[in-house]
Amino acid sequence: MVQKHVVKVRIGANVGKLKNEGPPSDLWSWRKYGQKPIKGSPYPRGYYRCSTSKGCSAKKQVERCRTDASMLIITYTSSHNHPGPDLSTTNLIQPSKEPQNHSNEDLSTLPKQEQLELAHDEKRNEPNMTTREKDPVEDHFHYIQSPISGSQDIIANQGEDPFIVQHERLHETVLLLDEEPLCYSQFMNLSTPISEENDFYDELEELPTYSSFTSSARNNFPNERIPVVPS
DNA sequence: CGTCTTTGACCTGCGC
DNA sequence: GCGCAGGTCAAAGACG
Repeated sequence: MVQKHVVKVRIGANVGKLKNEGPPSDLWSWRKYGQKPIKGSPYPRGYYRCSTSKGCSAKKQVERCRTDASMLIITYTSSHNHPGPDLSTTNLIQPSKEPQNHSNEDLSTLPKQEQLELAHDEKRNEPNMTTREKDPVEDHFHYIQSPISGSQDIIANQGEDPFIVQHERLHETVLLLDEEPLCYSQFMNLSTPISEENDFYDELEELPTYSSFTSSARNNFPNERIPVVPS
């Protein structure tokens, strides 16, 4: 049994305008160990494993949604077998030390070439992007969806997105984020007891920057953030 | 010097 | 058995 969690991250409009600076997208450090072109998708898939601790089996795959270049699909597999970084010593409590380029944070884990491609696509899709960004339907992505209760909404919003349909069939945990939270992987550490997660949220609450996310997380996750193992 | 990215090669599972 | 696609390995180079 391999725990598998899929997150759809909407990358910001400033993609390509910001360089690869700042901290990694999450508190874990990821090391890229491969990249493969995916059949049917114009974008390659990157393979990352946790380099925070030796022997950690946590992995993630990062690819772009084939139907929406502005969406990143991040698939987390396995879980970290080591305690996460100490939040009290991270930039979480020192946001002023780091640039607030959260919408581009996940890109920091992408190879430079991929970032260039993203920048390229961003320019290429600029006419579409402007309309898409104004699309009220797309605005519905500004919340976290649960595959259990919100899947229909996702499908309705995404139309015929084959990814979504596939995730539904696999009963994977699918999260839909406007942008990847800085500490996403923290609450994806499924071995963490709920009480600790609450503490984690409490710490996050100190950050006004993430208030929208944390409130969404609090509203959506206590009952719905149930790791689902594909049967 | 240690860490990370890149990338071609290799391995594995699956369908025909 | 063969070919294809996805996943991983490992050498080489870049970077701080």
